[in-house]
Amino acid sequence: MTRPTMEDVAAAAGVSRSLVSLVFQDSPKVSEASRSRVLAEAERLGYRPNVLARQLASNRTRTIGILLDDLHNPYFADVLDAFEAEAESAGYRALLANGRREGERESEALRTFIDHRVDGVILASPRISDSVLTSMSKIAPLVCVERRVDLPRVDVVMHDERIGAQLVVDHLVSLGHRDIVHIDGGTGAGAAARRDWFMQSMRDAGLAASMRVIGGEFTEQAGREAAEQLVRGALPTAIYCANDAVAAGVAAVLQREGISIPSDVSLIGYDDTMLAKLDLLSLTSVRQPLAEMAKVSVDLINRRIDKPRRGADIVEIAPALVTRRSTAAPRT
Amino acid sequence: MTRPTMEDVAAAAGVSRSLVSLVFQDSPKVSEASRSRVLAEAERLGYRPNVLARQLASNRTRTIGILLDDLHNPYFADVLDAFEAEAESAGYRALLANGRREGERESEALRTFIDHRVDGVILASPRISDSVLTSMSKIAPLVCVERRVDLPRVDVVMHDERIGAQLVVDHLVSLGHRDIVHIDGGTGAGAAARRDWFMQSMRDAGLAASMRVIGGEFTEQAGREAAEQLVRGALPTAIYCANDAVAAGVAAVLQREGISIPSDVSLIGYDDTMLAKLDLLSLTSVRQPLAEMAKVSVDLINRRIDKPRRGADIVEIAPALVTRRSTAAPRT
DNA sequence: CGAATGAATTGGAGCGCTCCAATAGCATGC
DNA sequence: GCATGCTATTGGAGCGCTCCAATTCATTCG
Repeated sequence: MTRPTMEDVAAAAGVSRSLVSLVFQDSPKVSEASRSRVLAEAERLGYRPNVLARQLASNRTRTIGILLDDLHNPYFADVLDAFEAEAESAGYRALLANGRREGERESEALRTFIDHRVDGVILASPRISDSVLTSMSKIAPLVCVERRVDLPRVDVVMHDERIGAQLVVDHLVSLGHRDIVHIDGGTGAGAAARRDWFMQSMRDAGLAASMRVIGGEFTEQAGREAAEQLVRGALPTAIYCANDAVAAGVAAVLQREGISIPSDVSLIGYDDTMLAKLDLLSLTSVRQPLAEMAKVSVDLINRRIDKPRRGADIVEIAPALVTRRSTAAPRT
Repeated sequence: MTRPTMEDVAAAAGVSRSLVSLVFQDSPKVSEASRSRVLAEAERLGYRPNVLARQLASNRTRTIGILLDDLHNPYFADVLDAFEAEAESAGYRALLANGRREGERESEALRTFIDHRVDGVILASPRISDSVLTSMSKIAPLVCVERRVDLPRVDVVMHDERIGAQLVVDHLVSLGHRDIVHIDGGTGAGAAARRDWFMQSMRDAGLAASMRVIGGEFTEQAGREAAEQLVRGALPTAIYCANDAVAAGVAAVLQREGISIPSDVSLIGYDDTMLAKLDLLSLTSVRQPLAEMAKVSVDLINRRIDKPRRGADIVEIAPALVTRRSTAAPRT
């Protein structure tokens, strides 16, 4: 299992190791003749550059770490798709890690990234403490996605919660709904903003009197509990959930109770995950602009590589509403 | 952003670089005094060993690559959990890559792992061609999970399809079902075995006459199409789907048609993913023994590191049935 | 008391590459 | 014909570590 090195290729092609190195760096100052001879020999010997050595020597890894909070949440699969694609098209290799919803594990994974000398790290909805973020931000560029931190050198990319809430409320109001309940994400990341902007949008629509909020969490279980509470009391005409998982829980309870969606109650989720797309649920949901968020994030990393001491940027991008069969005009 | 090296720590502690190296390798032949002094200085300077340099010098990365086919399929999130945990407890770091259901991308990712000198690679349901597998297997230990390949040095870990089929058929038969349809995975990986063992189990149960198979695919869409075909003709009393996604598609159509689960039709899925656990679906499903499969896989890699020219092993492990609300006795 | 043993420490070569300064080779122009 | 400016190529130092053989120093023993 011993593998050929540049030296071997150089000897076979009758050139110096430096020239082989230049060929593999796609340097323009190699003659066509040498280039093709070197490539031919490399191919013949089955040579592949040793990235470790390359990275050590060049002090640049061309790698971005992507830290995800929970790969069981289908939302993060979408996040991963968008960010990985963007990193690759910007010429980076993506390294993934799975935080499993524990701040401690996330810190560990972040440290591993740093140990591997990644050029930058994208943290999706991280739970890591500010102090860890601060100290790591001195070593490598960090971008927080969907978590608003206020630290001197940590850039932040968010989708615009305010617009999300407006899209939801406008959609429901234009269908004729007035009695709208929001099941919130409790103390989860971003839950407070989602709830506050819902309330603000309702007030703006002149529906301050008929709005309600039920405390929850970002889980299916929480959706079920909130729904059980609702069916025991006064049912609204529309339910706006903190995310799709919550909406799935609500739908399960409504179905069991013989309450049909959307004829009896309209249902809206958030994140437009695979769950929302399930035909069984066919859920109207707010889609985060992940592709744009990815583009901005990679860009912020590039800019911080060039200028490490830059102040922190906070970028917000507008989401969109995807309407499906779970919303309709209320029964008259 | 310049970081301290071993040299810096050595100077600060008044010892040689070699000694610092020994300390960070947990060598037993370092005196307690030196060890604690070195560690204290390292801590003070914020030193972290450079893994790249370490790996280059030691020619061992202690890293395993895990190649997943499709992170949008919740099954792979479960796979990842099990394998990552196992790799870590065996002292490896796990590197992830996302094949996105394309053989070409998978080959690319595999090559990247090899470039990074991983000690071994675990391929979950890979679509990579045998020729690529063969050539890569000469460079690093490879384990295929849930894909049966017959190559001289590629080990294989499978769950036992035969037992899976028996569990399903026995469960349905013991509830009183005779008229059972299988919606298969078409040309997808493992679909043929799943179908064949279903048929064999039905024959063993003396139900050869009443068994039916409908051609499908491993997608929700395919489930919907098969279900539409079924509701137009003679509905069976139980439907056994190639995986949970297919079952979700079936459930959507049945619900729309006012056919209730399980009182009108029992439904069974495969893989026991998040979908099966959704309260809305509460699907009886076959669970693959992922934890055991992970343990065996890592073990096979370790054994092949010790003995690269060993013949290929094929290991099969029994799955289990998880019963939920989607199955019940048929209407009499 | 000197040789032998063993534990703790060190120096140096080397892992496979990049990068820079130096050099070679070769056509220009005056 | 020779300095000039190119482009193509090369040698060597160095990235931060590991690993091995060699060294130091204190102990032990005949």
